[in-house]
Amino acid sequence: MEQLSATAYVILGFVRNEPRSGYEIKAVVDNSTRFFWAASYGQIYPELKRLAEAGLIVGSDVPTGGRRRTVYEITADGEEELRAWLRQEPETFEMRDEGLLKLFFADALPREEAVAILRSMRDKRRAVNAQLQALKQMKGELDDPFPMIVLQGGLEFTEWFADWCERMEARLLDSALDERSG
Amino acid sequence: MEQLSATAYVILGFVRNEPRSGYEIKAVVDNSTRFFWAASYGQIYPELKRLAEAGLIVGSDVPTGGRRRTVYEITADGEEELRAWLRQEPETFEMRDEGLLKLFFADALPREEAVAILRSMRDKRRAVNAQLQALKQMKGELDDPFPMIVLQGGLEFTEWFADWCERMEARLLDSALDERSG
DNA sequence: ACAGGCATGTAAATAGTTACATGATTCG
DNA sequence: CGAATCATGTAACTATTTACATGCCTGT
Repeated sequence: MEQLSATAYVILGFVRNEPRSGYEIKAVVDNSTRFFWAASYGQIYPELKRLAEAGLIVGSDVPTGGRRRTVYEITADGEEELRAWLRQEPETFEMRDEGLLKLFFADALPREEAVAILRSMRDKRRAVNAQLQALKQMKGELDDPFPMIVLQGGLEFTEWFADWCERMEARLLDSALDERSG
Repeated sequence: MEQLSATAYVILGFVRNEPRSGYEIKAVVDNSTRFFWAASYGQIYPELKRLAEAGLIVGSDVPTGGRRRTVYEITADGEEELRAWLRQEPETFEMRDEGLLKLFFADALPREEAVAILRSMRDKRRAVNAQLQALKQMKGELDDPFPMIVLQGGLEFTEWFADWCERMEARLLDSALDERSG
């Protein structure tokens, strides 16, 4: 069998403790891992089929009323596969930040407009921080501590980033002052 | 004209002050924006053609010896386009961190192996931090302060992240202790 | 002579998003 | 009844990476 995609492991991870439908997987991804690993229906549904064919999950029809619905559970092989993946060194780390890119080239703009980039970045990070706070309220105490550790990391990261934006904004405004007076 | 890709703006940004070849653009991207915005030859060369056709850059043949070479300069239209883009709110912010994803699902592993994920993440962040330090040494004082601000941000971010990994590692080890004694 | 870097480019594969189609159910 | 939500799925598109092909130049 060829290598599984990272999305495959997201699915394995989420069906490990409770059986879930594709729709439910999408919903839970959108409220948790999406901040560092997103997944769309276009990835989830085909991947569910592949994983079922490979015997790593099994689906069963559990309609809600007359609405057809397939929920998937992990198999012993699937658990094995998930653990084997977890034991490998993480490889992918990517960040694509249009704000940082604009800031990088901000010399092409007058200073006040460069500062506006930082302000916009700060506002965005604070908004995400608020989303994460809301998520945190929703979750009760779980016996699995890891999702909360990661969420906490997201909160700290967004705070750090927003603060950094403010500090850099102050620094730019200071140096603008220097230019005028020095 | 259809919307330009973000890669197009990376190119516009880098040819703004000095004329550069596709090869040089790739090199400078790899030593700067790659940490938050990467670009490959497969994107750069076709994009250079498109930008030249659109009149946002102009290429001229400047061979080094018998080695053919085309360097591109920005046009007035190109500068205008770049500035217009810089003035728009940054949209894309994406992070794909396989380490965080693994940590999120780490309950499937014995605690010592979960801790290993954090250690591996920390080591990776420290390694990137060292790369950025090296980059910082290489650059002298520029009159454009923004690349250095962004680089400095990268240094702080990798430090913060590495520290967070250590703190979370300590926390996991503590709670393992609690379970035994409590 | 040969390795490594300079230089341009393309083909194929992979990844991922968006938009759409379909249809049932629930709630106001 | 109509809107929202549950539910599954696909097609088309866009983005991006990887690998390869070509060939010149420089230094050892």
